[in-house]
Amino acid sequence: MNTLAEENYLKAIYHLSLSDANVSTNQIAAALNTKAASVTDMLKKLADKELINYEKYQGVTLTAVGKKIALQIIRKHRLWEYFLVEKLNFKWDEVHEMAEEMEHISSVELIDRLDKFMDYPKHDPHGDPIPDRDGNFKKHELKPIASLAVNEGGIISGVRDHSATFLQYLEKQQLTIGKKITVTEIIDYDHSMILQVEQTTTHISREVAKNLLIVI
Amino acid sequence: MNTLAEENYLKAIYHLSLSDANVSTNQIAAALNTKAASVTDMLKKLADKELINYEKYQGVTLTAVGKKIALQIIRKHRLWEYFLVEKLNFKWDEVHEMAEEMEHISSVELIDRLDKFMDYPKHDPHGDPIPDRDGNFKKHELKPIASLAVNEGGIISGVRDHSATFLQYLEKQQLTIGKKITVTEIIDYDHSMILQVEQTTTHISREVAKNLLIVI
DNA sequence: ATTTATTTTTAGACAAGTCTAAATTTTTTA
DNA sequence: TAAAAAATTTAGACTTGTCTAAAAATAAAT
Ligand SMILES: [Mn+2]
Ligand SMILES: [Mn+2]
Ligand SMILES: [Mn+2]
Ligand SMILES: [Mn+2]
Repeated sequence: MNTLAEENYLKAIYHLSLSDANVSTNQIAAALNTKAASVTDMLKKLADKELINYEKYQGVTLTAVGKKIALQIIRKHRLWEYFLVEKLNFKWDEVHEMAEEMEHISSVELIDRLDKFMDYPKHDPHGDPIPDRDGNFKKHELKPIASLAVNEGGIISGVRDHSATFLQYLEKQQLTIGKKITVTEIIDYDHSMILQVEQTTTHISREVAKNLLIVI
Repeated sequence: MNTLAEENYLKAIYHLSLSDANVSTNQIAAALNTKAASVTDMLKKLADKELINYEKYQGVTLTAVGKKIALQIIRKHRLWEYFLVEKLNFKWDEVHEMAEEMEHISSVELIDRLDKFMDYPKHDPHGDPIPDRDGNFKKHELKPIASLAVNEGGIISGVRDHSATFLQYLEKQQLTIGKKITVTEIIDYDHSMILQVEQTTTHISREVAKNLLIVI
């Protein structure tokens, strides 16, 4: 089918195309920790396979086929993350690297049975939606806590930064998926926020508020 | 650490060295579906890394380090096979190819937790022993049914041929791991055997009898 | 509208792993 | 024990994916 490298490129292009319709060579290089020249080579290969639309110097978009493949990889990544957390009791900041390997296990039957085994979870441990076998998922409307006014609130449902340090910080502050929060005060000076998180009160920086997502 | 190709070579050498102390280039080539010239190249690499003892034209043996790595891969292979059968309800003839991919997932912590999750199984779906995290396992004495005389018997505990066709045949004949069998008759002409398998009677060829293993 | 800076592509090289064909070594057979 | 056969290694080539350095194209700034 597709090589491991090809899969990683498709996935990176998919993620990047959520913010920018046309994904640039340098963006891909940064995402994959590689060099622009290497990316150009691979883009030619993916274009030959008709997995991306590529015109020199113009950046790329995924074709329908390319997008489908990317979503299958993301499905596998998120289902394995869910497995690692829910069945093997890993913490949400520990699973990403393992899932980066496991997402390349090829069997579709395997991933469908894993999905069933876990009773068809809809979101991974970080709140990201898990596509079904056809690549469909509903993206609920998430907004950063930073966009809230005083007395507004919602349920923590996702993160914009998946780094282990951020996730560990959130864990320590009890700011985990599913928790109900309300903004009780916004500090004028630095736009930091004081939150009511169930019984307790927490003070978070604007940086954190921008990367923590809720559904209202 | 080691590449996927290196891991496959070490595993192949380990399996082959169970029958022959010194493993030959051609044996490895056959086991890995590759060419002798490719094997020679890889043997040099593995020897440089001190994972095998290699002298030109003389075949190879694993070093202690090489053997340890091979056993870790085998541990992973068999634990994943057990998972696929016991948790995801695959049949014993369906899991080998998937496990060939999964055995290369690198995390040791992952495999130890998987082991715990399944309550430390001692044997994989084909009756093969699962090494513990240190590579230890006890090899119980298995003998082929072909070596039995009339009225002798035992518990089916392993297979010598892991092919899907053989496993499917055994499944159909109810000749699965754990079943108690007794030889009721041996046909002089072709050495085929008539077995009592719990309530039923089955007639198996010498070919089959040689590849089906019991513990007495 | 040029010049300058940035981005992207090309050119040429390299490592890993594989292959075929030819050379060499070992083993078998006569 | 010398010739033939089989096994193994070497030589040279190819693919995938990567890199650096240089050239070309695009975007930004004067
Ligand atoms: Mn992840
Ligand atoms: Mn995730
Ligand atoms: Mn197997
Ligand atoms: Mn097995």
